Amino acid sequence: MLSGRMTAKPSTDTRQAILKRAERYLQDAGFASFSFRTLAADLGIKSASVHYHFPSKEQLGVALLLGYRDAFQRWTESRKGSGSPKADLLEWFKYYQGLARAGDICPAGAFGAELSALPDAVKKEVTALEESLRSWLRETLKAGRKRGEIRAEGKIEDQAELVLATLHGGTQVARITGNTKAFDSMLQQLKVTLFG
Amino acid sequence: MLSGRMTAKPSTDTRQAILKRAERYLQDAGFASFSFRTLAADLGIKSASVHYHFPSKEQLGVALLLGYRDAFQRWTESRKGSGSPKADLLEWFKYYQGLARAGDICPAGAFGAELSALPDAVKKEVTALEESLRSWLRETLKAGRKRGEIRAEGKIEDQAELVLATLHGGTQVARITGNTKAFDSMLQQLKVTLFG
DNA sequence: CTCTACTTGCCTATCAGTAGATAGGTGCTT
DNA sequence: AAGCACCTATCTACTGATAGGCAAGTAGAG
Repeated sequence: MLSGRMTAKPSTDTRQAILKRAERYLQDAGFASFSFRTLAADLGIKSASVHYHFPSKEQLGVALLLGYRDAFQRWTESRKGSGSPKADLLEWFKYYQGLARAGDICPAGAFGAELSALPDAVKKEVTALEESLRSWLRETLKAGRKRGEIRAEGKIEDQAELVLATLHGGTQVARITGNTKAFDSMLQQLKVTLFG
Repeated sequence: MLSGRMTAKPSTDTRQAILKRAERYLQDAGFASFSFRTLAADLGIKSASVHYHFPSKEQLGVALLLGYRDAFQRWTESRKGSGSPKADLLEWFKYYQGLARAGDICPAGAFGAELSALPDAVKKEVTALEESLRSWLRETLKAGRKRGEIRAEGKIEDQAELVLATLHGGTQVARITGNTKAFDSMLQQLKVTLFG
């Protein structure tokens, strides 16, 4: 045996490393772009070990999505009582801006593009993630309008759909263009339409 | 031999059928979702025959994209001198609306999501397609502003990026949601921000 | 006779997934 | 303290399916 890899470990290390690696592939080239072997090779382990942590790719996909949903939920909790829906939105936009700058696309969009090819459980989780984004957005837009921070043009739901679509699409378009400015440009205009 | 498939044919029939079929897969589940065998089986031929028309998947991808670009160019030509940029935009939006209704995503978005996994020539064509959409959009928005049909809020380029991102993202979000109304809702709001 | 369109039959690589072995750690029982 | 049972995390070695692609052959049409 060449490596000293089997020394004591806090158990979740490898699992987390797998998720992190899978996430990178997902947002870079899609769910179909990586395999158990790819992940294993990157981490210096064998594909069977990846299967140990995630019996199937479906379960890996679900785990990824639960992670995203959990992170988002923890973030919204942390923003509760911030007082300013506009500030919350601006902060949220920064997440997508970070993706665009890194040349990544948003997770939901990555899964969304190959939706019909996804295992059922993954498909369901994608929908759930999207739904939680949407519901937060609606609430936040509503609160923002009430406080006069956000333009009250059109229905709340319509406005939420526009923002959702724009951010999703924005990361993708910017990457195709190969120009980070494209996202900033789009975001600038989104702010104009939301905040005046 | 069971089938009478090798009767006289205008040569481009099969090629067109392959493209059409590939297009469906692409917009349904992505470029990685279909194989030469898949296409062949669907058309009742052998995978080697698909290779006859498209030596490599890269070339197939390029052919798909050239088709889209060509169709778009022919469409813009047909709209030249329509007199109303707003009407042109509304007509263009209908294309995306059709996609959304069919549960498909836009071609550029489909390729865009797996950009890093695409062969170089395909990647280049995706960029070219996007660029031609963008340049038409900018011109049209500019003309629309001049005629007072379109709100002059923010820079032209920013407005173009917003529209591009929104339509791209819109088809994807709507499909994840599984609700055609989501796209219509988004489109409604887009019209409000563009036309007032 | 040659060109087009398609075939058969194959190759090598990779996919997701499984079985069985093993090394090391934890903890219970005598 | 020693032995034993069990658990975790990894390994090797495999399966059947499928991927993209290629070489050589063939049927029909001009």
